[in-house]
Amino acid sequence: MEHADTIQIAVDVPLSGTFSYLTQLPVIAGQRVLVPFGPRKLCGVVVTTMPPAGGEGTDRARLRSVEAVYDGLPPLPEEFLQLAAFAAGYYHYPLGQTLFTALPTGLRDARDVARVDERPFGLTALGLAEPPPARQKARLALWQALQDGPLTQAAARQVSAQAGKVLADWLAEGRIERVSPGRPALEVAAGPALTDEQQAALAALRAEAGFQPWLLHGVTGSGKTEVYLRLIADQLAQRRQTLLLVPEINLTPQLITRFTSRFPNARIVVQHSNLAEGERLKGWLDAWHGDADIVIGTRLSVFTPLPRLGLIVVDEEHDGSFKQQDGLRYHARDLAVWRARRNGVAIVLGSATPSLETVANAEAGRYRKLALTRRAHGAARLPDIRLVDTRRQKLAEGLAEPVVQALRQRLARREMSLVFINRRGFAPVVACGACGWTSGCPHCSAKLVVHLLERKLRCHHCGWEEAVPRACPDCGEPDIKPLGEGTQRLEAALNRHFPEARILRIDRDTTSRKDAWDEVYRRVHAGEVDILVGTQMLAKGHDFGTLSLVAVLGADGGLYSADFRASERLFAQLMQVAGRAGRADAPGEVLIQTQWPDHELYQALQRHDFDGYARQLLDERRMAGFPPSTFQALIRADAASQAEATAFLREIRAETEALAGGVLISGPAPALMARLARRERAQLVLEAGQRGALHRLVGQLLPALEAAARRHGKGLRWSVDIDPQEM
DNA sequence: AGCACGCCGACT
DNA sequence: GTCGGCGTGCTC
Repeated sequence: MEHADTIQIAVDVPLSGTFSYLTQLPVIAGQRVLVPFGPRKLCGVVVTTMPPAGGEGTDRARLRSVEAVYDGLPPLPEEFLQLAAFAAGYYHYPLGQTLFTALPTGLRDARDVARVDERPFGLTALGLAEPPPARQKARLALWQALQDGPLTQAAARQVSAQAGKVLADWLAEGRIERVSPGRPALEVAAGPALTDEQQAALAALRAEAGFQPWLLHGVTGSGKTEVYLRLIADQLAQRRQTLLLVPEINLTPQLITRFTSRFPNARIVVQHSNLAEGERLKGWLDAWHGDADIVIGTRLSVFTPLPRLGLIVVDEEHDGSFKQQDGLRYHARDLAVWRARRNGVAIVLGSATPSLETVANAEAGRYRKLALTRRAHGAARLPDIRLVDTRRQKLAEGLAEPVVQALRQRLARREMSLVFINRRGFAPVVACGACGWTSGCPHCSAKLVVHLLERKLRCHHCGWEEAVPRACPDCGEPDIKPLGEGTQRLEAALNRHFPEARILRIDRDTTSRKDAWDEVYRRVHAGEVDILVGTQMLAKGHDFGTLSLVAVLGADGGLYSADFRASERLFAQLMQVAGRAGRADAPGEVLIQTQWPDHELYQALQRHDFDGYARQLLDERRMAGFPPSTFQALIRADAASQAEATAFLREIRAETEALAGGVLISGPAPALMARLARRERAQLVLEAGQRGALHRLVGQLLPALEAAARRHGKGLRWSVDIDPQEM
């Protein structure tokens, strides 16, 4: 027998490294193949056709052979493999699982996939010369239709129901062929006139060729999207592709419409996880084959292959949804920066409230900063921000008198207001006045939230529901009360204050239905709403037209939180929600109810001083040794008991003592949410001034983690989180 | 993660 | 006597 080659293949199993196989068939790196794996047959990806580095790992006699090569598609591009390899290394996640996370689900199974050829059919010289006989009516009709010009499969089916069969026959006989339509010149619809700042930003961006990350720091309404559109138009003119990453919540039909109306004949692919498998795969393949000009998608689309990539834009780069919170815990923004560097292209990170990581990168000169400090539309001014001191106010159902008055004034002027409270439900907890009992979740270390309309107590972390008790379960006291405010209670209170007002509540409970947002937009833009009540969903980039008043309740919770990122998030959220006020020509007003009106966060907010507060937070982080001045990795463990999770992490910690050069280790300690869905969670925090030392340590710990997990059995689960966003 | 092998309990 | 419980060990 001929000498077979040894190649390296990655499969979707939680084992680090690749597997050696023999192959009699010719294979190329990037090809999907069918391989035997234990008793199963799996889809694998050929990582390299070179023998394993460092000599023989497994002896040749024990190797098995590749059973099939899926050649319906070309091999995955080298850049895709490199990006996956980088992500696997950086996030310390098995290469096989990383690759299969990056692939669309349609390419994960053990089956061949071919790209559907959608090019239209045209008559060849032979086809044109020989018309079908007149008695074959369907064939004749098709032939006549084809004489007028090429037809797509779908168009041909309109002519005759038997078109599929006939076209296949004719294609085989050489009577018709696929024709590639010439691409019309790309059309770009006119955009609004640019502000001086937009022009300056564009000029700077256009002057720089090659890899360069840019922070586009633009206040709400300053027209960041217009800058993206102009840059994308440049790319279209050069036939280069653009990758636009957006937060989950921003990927709306409105956004897509904005792009399709600006670029009417550009091919735009949308990628998000709610897409049907076939649709997602089709877009992915179109992008990969260079047939898409623009890919707009959520974090997972950072992996979409783009052979003519010319530009990457990450909109709302501070948004938490770019970080995956399970499995491969990647940050799409950070991978996007890597991709831009790998391809030598520009990447624009846009935000009104950039993350401190990005601010620090800009300060260090690694990123270049562009600022849009003024709103794009006419006289629109930044809103006035007033702090309502709730220590000096009597609250009526959570509302301070100045807030009620301000709302009344807007109602009289028929202007729309928004009341923001970062808590859904009726009240965050039920408590017994007699014995101090509170409604805790039986499965989590969280309180059950009252949902009065459904008469339920609900856990917002695990989904547990139970009936609202009539009396205290501990002492029998009938006088138990909902404590604190939620969106439902606020809505009820506003209804009592303003019976004539049309109030619309927006939270996860009211917008979970698929078309709910369309209805919200319709009502808001038809002027059918006086007061919007809602959660942080309202702080994201939705356009609600003219809001003259934004009132914020219950913000103080983020001031003194155990999570060191809480104040950064609160500040960003308040800036974003304040940005909703006065978007059109009316100046807006923002009222914030607080017990701490002197707190620097609110003071900076009042001055619209993002840079100043960011600098202060960065100083604090530096003093405390927190990111971004240090780098963190988190080793999490969860088990049936806190004792077991902690014991596991103690074993891991013991392993580090000999290894930890320059890495600070703290814990094991219970996670901030110590109990979640009946699992007790603990964590070990690793912190280092240099990325290298941290990554070396985590890499060395992986075998120890696997060994310790084996000792502890199935009841214990662990994970590594590099650059964790939440503790 | 699967999947098989393996060694102990209540059933047609 | 077997069907099946899930512990544990392996996958090129």
